Amino acid sequence: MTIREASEKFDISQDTLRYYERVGMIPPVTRTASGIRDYQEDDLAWVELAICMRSAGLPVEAMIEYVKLTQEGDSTIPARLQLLKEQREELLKQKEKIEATLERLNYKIGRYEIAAETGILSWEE
Amino acid sequence: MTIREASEKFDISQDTLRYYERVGMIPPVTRTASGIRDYQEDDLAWVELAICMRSAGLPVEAMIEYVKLTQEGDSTIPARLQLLKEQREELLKQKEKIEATLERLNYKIGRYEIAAETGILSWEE
DNA sequence: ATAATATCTGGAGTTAACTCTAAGTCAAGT
DNA sequence: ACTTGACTTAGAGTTAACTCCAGATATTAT
Repeated sequence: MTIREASEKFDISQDTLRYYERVGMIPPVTRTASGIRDYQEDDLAWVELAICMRSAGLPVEAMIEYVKLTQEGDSTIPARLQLLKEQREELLKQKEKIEATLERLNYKIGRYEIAAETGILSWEE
Repeated sequence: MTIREASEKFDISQDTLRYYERVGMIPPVTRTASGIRDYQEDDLAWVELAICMRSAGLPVEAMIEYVKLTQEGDSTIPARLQLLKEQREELLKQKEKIEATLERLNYKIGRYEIAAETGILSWEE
């Protein structure tokens, strides 16, 4: 699969795909004899994982470290496990912040809906 | 309350407090006769709201727009309501992405925990 | 009154994560 | 063989959200 097809498959720019590979966020992609990227199943799986992690807001740096560890063999299994647990913690914290803000937004929206009907706003901020 | 006290209260830098005010993410803060910031209750409420929105990942730009609308009076109530609903949508989407990634992390962590015990890793990525 | 400490502003610098550009190589169609 | 369009790399540019700095003014302590 060409870089164009991969970029269409995941709805991500070709530049970003090259960038992810360049910084080590995914392992080196399979190439043709002449050096053109030819994404295989496993390359695509890495891309998909990278996109998933980034879409949740996890830093590129964490993924780079994870990829680096996988390349170093089975001795890094404990380190990888720890890394994944740390990132899970970050996501749980972020999810809580979002939930707190959602509650707040819901409250404000509720008040604004009443205000929009009556035309009267009885609070600041 | 001085900027030092406000920064300690919210555990945020003085520079960030000045930045939030400068870009209009909060309305102008109350000042002493000589021009030094003297945060009042309502100033603090704005700061707290700004920090809450930012901590959830909402863009500074959205908060600037919201503050601008509040300064323009009650005629902007429908616009403010729409803005809040849009931001709520963004947060709901982001929450879903986080939840999807959390499930994935949990699965991987589970597999790694088994691998850490047996020392055997039976998959790629 | 003086020294030390805090705050002020405008503007420059930093960081993460892309995103774009230029100049060159490769592949497909005629 | 030649043209057209896709792909390559290295490196520069962009954007958001801070973060830092310098020089000026203000407040507090001795």
